[in-house]
Amino acid sequence: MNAMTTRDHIVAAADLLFYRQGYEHTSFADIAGAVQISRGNFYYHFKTKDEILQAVIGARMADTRQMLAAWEAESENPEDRIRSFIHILIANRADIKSFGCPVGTLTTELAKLNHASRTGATELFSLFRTWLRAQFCALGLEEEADRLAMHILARSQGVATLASAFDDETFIRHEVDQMCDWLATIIDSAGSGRQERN
Amino acid sequence: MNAMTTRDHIVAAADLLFYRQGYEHTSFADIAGAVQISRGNFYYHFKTKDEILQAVIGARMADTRQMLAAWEAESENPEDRIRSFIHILIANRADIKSFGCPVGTLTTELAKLNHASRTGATELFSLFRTWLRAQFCALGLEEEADRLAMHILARSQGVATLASAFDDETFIRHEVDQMCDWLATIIDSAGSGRQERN
DNA sequence: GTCTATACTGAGATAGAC
DNA sequence: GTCTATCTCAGTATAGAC
Repeated sequence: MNAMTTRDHIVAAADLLFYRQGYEHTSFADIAGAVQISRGNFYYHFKTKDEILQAVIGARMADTRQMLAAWEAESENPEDRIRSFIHILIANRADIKSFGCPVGTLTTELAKLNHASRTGATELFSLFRTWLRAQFCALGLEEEADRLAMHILARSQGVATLASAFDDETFIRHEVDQMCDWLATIIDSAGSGRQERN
Repeated sequence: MNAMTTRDHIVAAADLLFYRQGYEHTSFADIAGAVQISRGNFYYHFKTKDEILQAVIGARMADTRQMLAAWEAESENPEDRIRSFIHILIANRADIKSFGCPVGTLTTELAKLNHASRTGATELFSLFRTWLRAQFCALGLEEEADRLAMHILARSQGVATLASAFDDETFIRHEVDQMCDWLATIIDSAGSGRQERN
């Protein structure tokens, strides 16, 4: 039943380790050890560490697209869909507390390394940004859709960073509630003459 | 006029490099090169990389305390003081665009490395948290002061992360304006019967 | 497609001369 | 206090046997 190739296993293991330990801190030996293959075999599949990173980013892009599609399938209502986004903070709270946001931490690390795949990681953010923007547009907020998308992305990032720093799960729940309240207020004001609010 | 010791120079150089390149990605040779001393001399001052990190964190703690004290000296008004905090995003926008928030990125990196100085870096956050909390208390918001402090910290972090990812300075300015608006609303509702808002 | 063996590099760290 | 020389080790990468 397990149709995963060795290559897929390597990418999955690298994905997890890059998230938990960081890209630079993860060695070939770490990944090879996790997949239970020799380092030599490893090099058959990926010539350099950069190649693995690209594959990991590609896999995350695919996963993200799938997740966004699932949220769209779950509800026709843009507000519900945006709430789905906000609630990944809750769904992934254990990992977020320990390792932060997978997208944000990777982007930050690659920026400091000045790594070639830096832009690839930013694309992951763009995926969410574009999707959120589309939801706000569907709510009739075309003018400010991109700003609102960025706002909600930024707040999620901040929550992940601080929840991780202070190892605080209650904080996540509280901020998620506030973000949902904020969303309701935005939608409310959109219906009644669009008075700006936060 | 330059009373800085070699040790001070090392700490200053390491501080900058850790911020720009990350802790792990910065080698002894990088720091020694920046200070223009040999690696051997380097080891006279610091035996291990961890020692340098501790010194850097110590220096940042001192700098932060000084900055907070300066903000307190500038104004008696808690709202002004909190606005001073919010506006570091503007003052440091160039660096933030390129390298993110010094506190947030260091904390995140050390968390992934599972580094012993992880808690030291979190202390930097605590410095701001405690100070912000005190300002909200001074506004008569004792009940929710800590939550508000965390909220504002989180939003600053998120803004720094996304501004860096998308290299977007306009976004910083916009979010700063919104945070100041939010602050005014909070203070407003505190005066008039404390109706919760965001 | 998978493994062993091995080369190369750079980083962390030490000893000891000046 | 500062330097040169040197060691050790981990990480990246290659060649080639099976």
